[in-house]
Amino acid sequence: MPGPSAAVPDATVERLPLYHQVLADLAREGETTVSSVRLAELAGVNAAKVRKDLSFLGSYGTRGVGYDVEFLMLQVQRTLGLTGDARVVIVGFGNLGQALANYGGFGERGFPVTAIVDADPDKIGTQVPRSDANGESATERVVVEHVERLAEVVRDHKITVGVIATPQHAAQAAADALVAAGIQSILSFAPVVLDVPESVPWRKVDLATELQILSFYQARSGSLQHPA
Amino acid sequence: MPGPSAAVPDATVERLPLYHQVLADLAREGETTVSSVRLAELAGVNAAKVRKDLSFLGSYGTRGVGYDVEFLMLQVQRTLGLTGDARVVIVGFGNLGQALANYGGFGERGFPVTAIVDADPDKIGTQVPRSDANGESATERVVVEHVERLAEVVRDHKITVGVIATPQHAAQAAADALVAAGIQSILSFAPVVLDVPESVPWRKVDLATELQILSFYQARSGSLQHPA
DNA sequence: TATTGCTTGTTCTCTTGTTCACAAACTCGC
DNA sequence: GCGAGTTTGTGAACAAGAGAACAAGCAATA
Repeated sequence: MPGPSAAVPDATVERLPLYHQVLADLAREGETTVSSVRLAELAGVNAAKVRKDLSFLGSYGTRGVGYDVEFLMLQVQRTLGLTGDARVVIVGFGNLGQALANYGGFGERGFPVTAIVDADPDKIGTQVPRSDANGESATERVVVEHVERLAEVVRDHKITVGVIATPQHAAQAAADALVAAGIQSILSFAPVVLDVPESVPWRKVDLATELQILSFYQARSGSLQHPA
Repeated sequence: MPGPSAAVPDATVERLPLYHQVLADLAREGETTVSSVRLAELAGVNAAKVRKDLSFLGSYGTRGVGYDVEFLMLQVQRTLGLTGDARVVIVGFGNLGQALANYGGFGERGFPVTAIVDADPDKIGTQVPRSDANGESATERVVVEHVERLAEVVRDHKITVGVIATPQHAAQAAADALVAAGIQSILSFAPVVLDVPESVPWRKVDLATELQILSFYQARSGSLQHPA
C-alpha cells in the first residue's frame, strides 16, 4: 500500500490532470462509478496504465465495481496539491497577455487571474473583467498595474503562480522579477529557456513548438503514430 | 550512419523544436559554430543527450570543432518536415480564437494564420490583421468566415493545419469538420480527448493542465525537481 | 609530419516507463 | 451461501530513454 505521499512518477503526474478532466466530465453526466477500462477509453490511454497510475495515489478502487468518481477526483486533487484556488498574476499585457486575461479558462479551473502587470505606462489602469470559479462576477475587475509594483501585488493578493506573456527578450527579466516577488511556480509562453532557482518549478508552452512536432508526425503519417 | 529518414525517437522529436529555437538565437547573434556542450547549456539539457539526438539526423558535426549553426538548423527543419510555410485555419473566434488570431507568434515561426471560421453569424466578416514570416503586411487581412465554408476555405488556401479554439462541447464537431475538410494535423486548446483518424496527428494544449502539473511540483518543491 | 587539445559519435549500463497477465477480491443472482 | 462474472492491484517481462565514459577523428601548431 503506497502511502498518500509516496513518490509519484513524473509520467503519472503528467497524466493526472487528464484523468481529473475526464472524471469531472463523468461527474457532470451523473456517473457515480467508473472502471479503469472506461476511464482509459475516455482518456485515450491503456487501461493497465490507468490502474497503475491510480495505484500510486492509494488503493481506492473496489474490485468487481470500479472507482467512485467523486472520491477519486478528490484523491487526484489532493495528490496534485489542488487545495482551493491558486491565484495567478500575468506579466505582459500585449496580444497574448490580453488574450489570456480575457480567456476564462484559468479561473474556471481554479486558477483565477488576480493581477496583471506590464512595463508600458500606457497600459496601466486598463480594466479586465474577472471570472473566477463561480463564473463571471460582473462587478469585479482586474486592473493592469506597473511591473514595478509586482512584489507588492503578489504579497497583497497572496498570488502563487506567475504567467509570463512578454516578448521573448523580456522573459528572463520577468522570471527574475517573479522569483524576487516570491512566486511559487511559473508558466511561460515565451520561447526561451528560463534560468530560475530549482525551488521554483516552471513549464513552457510554445505554440510553434507544438506545430513543429505535429509537422514531423504529419510527414510520417500513415507509417508512424503520434504519441497521445 | 543513420540515413536521413531513419527512425527518430519520439523523445528526440519533442526536443528538436527546442534545439531549433536555440540555433536560431545563436544564428541571430552571429555565431557560426556551436558545440554540444554549449547547445546543451542553452537548451537546458544534458550534452550527451544533445549529441545522441542530433546523431539521429545524420552525422553533421565536426570532431574538435562542433556543429555549423546554419547547416544544423537546416537539418532540424528537414527532419521536422518544415518545408516552407504551413498555413493554419483557426476554428472558433471567441476569446481564445481572437487572441490566437491577433497573436503574431504563429506567422513569425512559419505557420501563418490564413483563415478563421466560426459558427456565430454575428462574427462573420470581422477582419484581423495578418502577419506572416516577413512581419506585419499591413494591407493583408484575414476575414472570419462561416464554419460551413471550412472545406472550401481549406481547399482554396491550401491550408494544412487546423487549430481548435472552440468551447469544449464544440471541439469534437470542429475536429470532425477539419478532418472532413482534409486538414493534415490538429492543435486543440479544448480540454477534451479528440477522436480523429490515426492518419491525422493531433496535440492538445491545455493551460489548466500545465498549472496543475506545476501545482504538484510546487507542493514537492525543494525535495523533487520538475522535469524540464 | 608529429603532437596536442578538443569534440563528436557511439557503446554500455542504469533508470524509467509501458504492457501483459493473473491472483485476489468484490457484487449479484439464485 | 455459493457460483458466475467483473474488476482491481501488482509482479514480471519488455521497451524506451538517460547519462557516463571513451575511442575515433579533426584542427591547429610547431
